[in-house]
Amino acid sequence: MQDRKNLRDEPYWYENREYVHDVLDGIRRFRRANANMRKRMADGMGMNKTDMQALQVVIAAQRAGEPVHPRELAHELSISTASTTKLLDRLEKSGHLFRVPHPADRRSVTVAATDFAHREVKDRLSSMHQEMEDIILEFAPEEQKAISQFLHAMADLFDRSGNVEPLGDIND
Amino acid sequence: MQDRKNLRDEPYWYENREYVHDVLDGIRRFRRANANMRKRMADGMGMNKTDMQALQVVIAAQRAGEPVHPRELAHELSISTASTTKLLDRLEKSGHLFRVPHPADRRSVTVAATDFAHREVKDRLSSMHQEMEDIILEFAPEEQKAISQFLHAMADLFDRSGNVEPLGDIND
DNA sequence: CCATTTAGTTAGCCTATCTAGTTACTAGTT
DNA sequence: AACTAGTAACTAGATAGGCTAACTAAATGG
Repeated sequence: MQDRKNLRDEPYWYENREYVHDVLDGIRRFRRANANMRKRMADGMGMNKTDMQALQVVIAAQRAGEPVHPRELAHELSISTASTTKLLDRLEKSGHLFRVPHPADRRSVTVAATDFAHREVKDRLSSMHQEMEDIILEFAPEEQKAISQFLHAMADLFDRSGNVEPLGDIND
Repeated sequence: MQDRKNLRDEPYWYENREYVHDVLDGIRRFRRANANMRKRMADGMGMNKTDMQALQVVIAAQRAGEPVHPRELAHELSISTASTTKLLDRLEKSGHLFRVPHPADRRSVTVAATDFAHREVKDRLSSMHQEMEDIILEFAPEEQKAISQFLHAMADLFDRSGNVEPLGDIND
């Protein structure tokens, strides 16, 4: 967003509402299609959304060469460590993950994905990732830049929104 | 995406990977920030995400002057009609919604939001909606157009993705 | 006017979460 | 060496929100 501020004073935003509705509608569709897709994908793998997300996190970390601990997973997924224990039990039983005792600290455990899990996630996600890239590459570089800035600006907005303290109950 | 196809043959996509990573990262952040924001917002209203989504659907429909029936709500939220009955019980008890018997068809019910619910949603969402528009308007019209096309293209992709039939279990 | 369809609810079950408390270990301090 | 505090993960038990199947009541239409 380096050069965005300059645009604020430009004549754009006088009667520039032509695409505002289209963009807002795109956001709605994106959110919804994304949620539905994740649900279908989890169903197809015989697991719930949280478990699938956990699997993706573990696999991503493993590809990056980073060890993952249950505690981090809990934080990443916004669930308690107790729930994470159960989640790991499920994914261990289904053959997707396994626990590796930490060599030095014997309280600690690292979590790793099985070959089976790597293969399954790859089979299911790689074509979609490819198509995502294809879509991005259909846009001109300046357009890609704008899209990236937009997505990050929205993420920033969401990060600081939704924090209103609870209002009174109807019975107040 | 009317004029996108023409761009496919342009020189863009030879070594145009400069922003691809930024966009992919933006998508990740957007998804995540959105989910977290919705969770915080639901918590702040003392309800779960489904209930909040239901409330938003009812309010949006009401603003558009459209009546909402439990059956439609069930479809919109991808839950069963039985679960919808429970959801309506919860939101009726909390004073957000109420059931109105359909005058003609006595099997049927329409769902309406209370003034309290309208106020609460407005208080919590209107400033974010305004900020979303502000962000959109910081982009030039052609950029807005590209952003809209991108969002819709991604939504289309998600709509047709994640449908792989279940793979074999690890024990096959 | 009877058979079918439709809207919504009820009953009972299942699963993923939570909180609270436990176990095992590490680390820091005297 | 012996406390003390802190941390990682797990266990137990409760709860919430979803599901399917069965039910009630009303509308439809052949």
